[in-house]
Amino acid sequence: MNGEATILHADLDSFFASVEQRDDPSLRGRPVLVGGGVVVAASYEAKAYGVRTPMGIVEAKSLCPGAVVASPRFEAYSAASKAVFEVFRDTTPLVDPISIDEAFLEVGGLARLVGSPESIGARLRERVRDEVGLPITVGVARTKFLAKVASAYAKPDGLLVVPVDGERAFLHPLPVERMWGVGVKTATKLRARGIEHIGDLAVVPPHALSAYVGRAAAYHLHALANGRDPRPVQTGTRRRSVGAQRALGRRHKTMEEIDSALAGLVDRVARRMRKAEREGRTITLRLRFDDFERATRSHTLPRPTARTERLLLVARSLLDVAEPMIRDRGCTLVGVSVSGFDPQAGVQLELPFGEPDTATLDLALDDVRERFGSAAVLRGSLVRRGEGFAMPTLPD
DNA sequence: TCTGGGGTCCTAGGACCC
DNA sequence: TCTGGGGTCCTAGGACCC
Repeated sequence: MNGEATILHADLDSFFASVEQRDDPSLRGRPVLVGGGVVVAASYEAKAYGVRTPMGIVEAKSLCPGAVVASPRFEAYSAASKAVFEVFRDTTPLVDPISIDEAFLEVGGLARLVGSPESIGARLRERVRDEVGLPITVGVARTKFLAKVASAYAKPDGLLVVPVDGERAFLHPLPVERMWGVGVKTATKLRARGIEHIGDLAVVPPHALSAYVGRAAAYHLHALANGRDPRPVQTGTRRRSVGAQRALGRRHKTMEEIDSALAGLVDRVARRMRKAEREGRTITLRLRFDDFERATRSHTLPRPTARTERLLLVARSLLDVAEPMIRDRGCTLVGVSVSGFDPQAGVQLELPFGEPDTATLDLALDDVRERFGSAAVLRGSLVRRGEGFAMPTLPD
């Protein structure tokens, strides 16, 4: 496994709000909120007043009366993202995108040619600032998780290297909420049991943790808290679903209005799938009711498709199934997504009885990767996923 | 103060198969 | 009266992320 701090996590600061400030100089230095009903992004000037996402615009304005509200311009963000990723890929070919505004970069092979990971990170920040006009924060560490935590810690407009011999000192005093994968619900459960810092999490045996956060999360969190994160920086990871959704507002909607919204969403999704040359088997209808509770209904076809008519037929039959619920509880959001793109194959390996050590599991994982040439997920058995996200977790 | 739009992964139960 | 052991696939919901 990688023994040096060669992974960069590069994360644009308040991305949407920064693009608005870049494109309209009158917004620079002022609190900016991007959004419609809710705040999608807030500039650091606005965050200083306690504005968070996703928060209602009205509430955000009451916290920060001087804020300027900008409507989202998704094409501008998409173009800015492309420009930033060009700088990433010009830095190293090993770029692992996470979202529109962040990515991991492996720069381990570049040391002799270009310089240390720290100097590469600093240069990357300069280039994004000069060539795209946006502030970006970079974390540098031995693993993805540590690099990600480092960039979050260094925000905004910062650079932080976590040296290999300083990992525990950096990580363990941080609150559990800083863990990637620990949100409000999990943090509440952990805190109720006296687990407040990442250092506390590191010493709880995973089998004990699994009782309240689930098996996979328990082993995953335990490994991360102890500095173990074997996920490599990977290129070429493909999307596993394509979806679209639309909030319908508070006014009561008729079934006809919901159906026509659904038809528009299916058309959009089908076009995007055809453009990406993907076909899927599972169609999921997503609903949100008047009380903001959610429900999903799905159906899996025998064969994949990207044809609008085929997908719409299934989506409509799911809407028929859900009609009584909608009549009963109202509907404030409708969405559709298509997944089941790639066939999945499985393989079973003989592992030593009992609790396998990580070295054994790493070897097994390498074996599977070698045989399938792709990411693998490790459970009680080893499951190969067509283009999955490598997230080894230890079995019970 | 009412709450966007796009995704990811995990869990649990049931149907079904040999 | 008791009822295997192993597996796959599908559905629905939950939590989380940006």
